Amino acid sequence: MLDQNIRLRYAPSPTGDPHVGNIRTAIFNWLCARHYGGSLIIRVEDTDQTRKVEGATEELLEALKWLGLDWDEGPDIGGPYGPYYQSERLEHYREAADRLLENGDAYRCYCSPERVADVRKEQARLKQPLGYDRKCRGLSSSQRAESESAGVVPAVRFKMPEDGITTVDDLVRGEVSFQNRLIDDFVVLKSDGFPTYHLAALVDDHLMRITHVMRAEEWLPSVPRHLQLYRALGWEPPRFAHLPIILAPDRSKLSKRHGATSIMEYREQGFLPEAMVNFLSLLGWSLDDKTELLSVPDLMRHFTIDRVAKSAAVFDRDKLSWMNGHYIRQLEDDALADALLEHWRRYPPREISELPDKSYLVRIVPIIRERLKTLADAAPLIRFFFTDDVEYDGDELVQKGMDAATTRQALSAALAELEELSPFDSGTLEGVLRPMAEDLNVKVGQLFGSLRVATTGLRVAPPLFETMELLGKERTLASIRKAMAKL
RNA sequence: GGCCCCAUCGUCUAGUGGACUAGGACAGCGGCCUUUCAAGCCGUAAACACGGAUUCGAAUUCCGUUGGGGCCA
Repeated sequence: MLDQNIRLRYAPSPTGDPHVGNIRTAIFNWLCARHYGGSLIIRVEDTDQTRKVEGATEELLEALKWLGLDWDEGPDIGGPYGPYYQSERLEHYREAADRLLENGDAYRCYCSPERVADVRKEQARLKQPLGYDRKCRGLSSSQRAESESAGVVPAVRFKMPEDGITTVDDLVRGEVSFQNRLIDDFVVLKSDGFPTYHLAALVDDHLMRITHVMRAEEWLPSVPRHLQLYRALGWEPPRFAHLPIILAPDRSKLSKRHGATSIMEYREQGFLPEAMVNFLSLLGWSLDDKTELLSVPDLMRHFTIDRVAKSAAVFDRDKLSWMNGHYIRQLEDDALADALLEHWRRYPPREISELPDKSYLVRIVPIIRERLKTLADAAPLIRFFFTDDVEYDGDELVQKGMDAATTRQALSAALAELEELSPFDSGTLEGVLRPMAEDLNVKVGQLFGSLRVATTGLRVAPPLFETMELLGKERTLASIRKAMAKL
C-alpha cells in the first residue's frame, strides 16, 4: 500500500506566520515521505488574494529549512509538476470547472453574496441545515441569458448528489460516512475566476500525482465534497489521513492569546530545531510505550501512519522546555558556543552588547550548559564575563546570618589570600577558600555566596571556582575590591 | 442549530479480550548529591468519563449518555 512511489504534499497558505500546528503537519508529511522513500512536494496555496501576506512564503520556507526539513519539489526548487504556486495555475482550475460544467456536474450560479447570506440567515433562524438553496441549479437557458445580459458574473457551483452516502477510508480514523443530501452545492470557481480551496487543492493533488493527503483534522468535513469532485472528474482520489489537531492548555484552538504560535517565535526564544522536531513529532504520534527522545534519523526510521493518534493533543510548553534542555546538554562545547553566537547574532540580547570571542565562549559553555533550558537563558547568566561594571546592590553581598562588617572581613581575608594565589584555577581556589570559611567561622555557603555576588553580581550563577578561573585573577580581585567598597 | 471527529494520570502517551495490582515521559511532591541555581539519581502521588450489552473474562468490542473539539456563517 505504501511504497517508494508515494507522493505527499505540504500545502500551506502564505497568510501569516508559520503556526506550530501547520509545521507539525509539514513534519508528519516529511517524515512519512522519507520513511517510505517517497517524495515531498511543497505547494503554495495563494489563491486567496485578500489574505495573502507579503513575505510569508519566504518565511515559511526558512522555518522549514531551520527545522532541517527538505523537499523534492516546491516553489523554490521547481519540479516536473510545477508551477508550485496556485496563483500561477489558474488555467488548470478553470479547465476543470469547464469540464464539470460541460458534463453537467456543475452549474453557473448568479446569486449575489447578499442573497446567499440571507438564505443562510433564514436557515439559521429556522434551525435548518445551513447551505445554498440550489436556486440556480435548475435555471433555464433563458433565465441564464437574462442574468448574463444584466451583467451578472456567475460563480460555478458543483452539483452535489441529492442522496446517497459518501464514505472515506481514512488512514487514521477508518471509515467515515457522510450523507450527501446534507451537503450543499458548493462553489468551485468564484465569480472573480479564482478557484475555491476545494477545487484548487484537488486539481493540484491530481495533477501533481499526490498519492496521500495528510492534513489537519479540520479538513475532514470537506472530504465528501472532494470525493464527489474526484468522481465527477473521473479521477482516482488519493488516500487521506487526517491528523489530530493541536490544542492550547485550555483545550481551545491554539492561538495568539496562549502565547507563541509561530515556530519562529520558538526560535527566537532559544529553542533548538532538533527539540522542536522531536517534540512536535510526539504530538499525535508515538513510537512505543517509553521512547521520548528521537533524533531525526530515528523519526524517519520509525514514523508510520498507523501510529498516528486520533485524539487532539495539548501543546505542553513545559515538556518542550525539558526536551530543549536535553538537546542543549547534548551539544558539544563548540556546537553550543556556535548555537549561542548564532542566536545572539540573530536576536541580540540586551545583556550582552557585543558578540564575544568564540574562543572565550567555548570555555564558558561547560559551566552553564546544564543550567540552560533555552539558548535565551544564557545571556543573563554570563553577562558578567563580558563587562567590567556589573551592577548589583551592596546588600546582595551580605549573606543570611551575616552583616556588613563580617562580610567585609570575609571578603578582605579572601582577597588577601587570592592575591598570593598561583595558579589561579578552580581546584586551587577551592583548596584555599573552603578551609578559609572555617577559619573565619562562617559557613562555606556564606563565604561563597558573598564571593559569588562580588564576582558575578548574581545570587544564582554558574559554579564559583570555575567562574573565577575563567574571569582570571585580575578581574576577580578587582571585583572583590569593588564589592568591599560597596559595604 | 446541523454534520463529523474524539474520550487512559494535570499534560503527552503505551495499551488492539486474559501477560494490567493499567507502563513510560513532562509537570508536582519527598529525598540524595551540593558553594547558589541547575543537572543527575532514588522514591512518591496521580487516569481507563458514565450507564448498559456481548463474553468465562473488557481500558480494549457494540449501543446509549455526558463531555470536549472541528466544520458549515
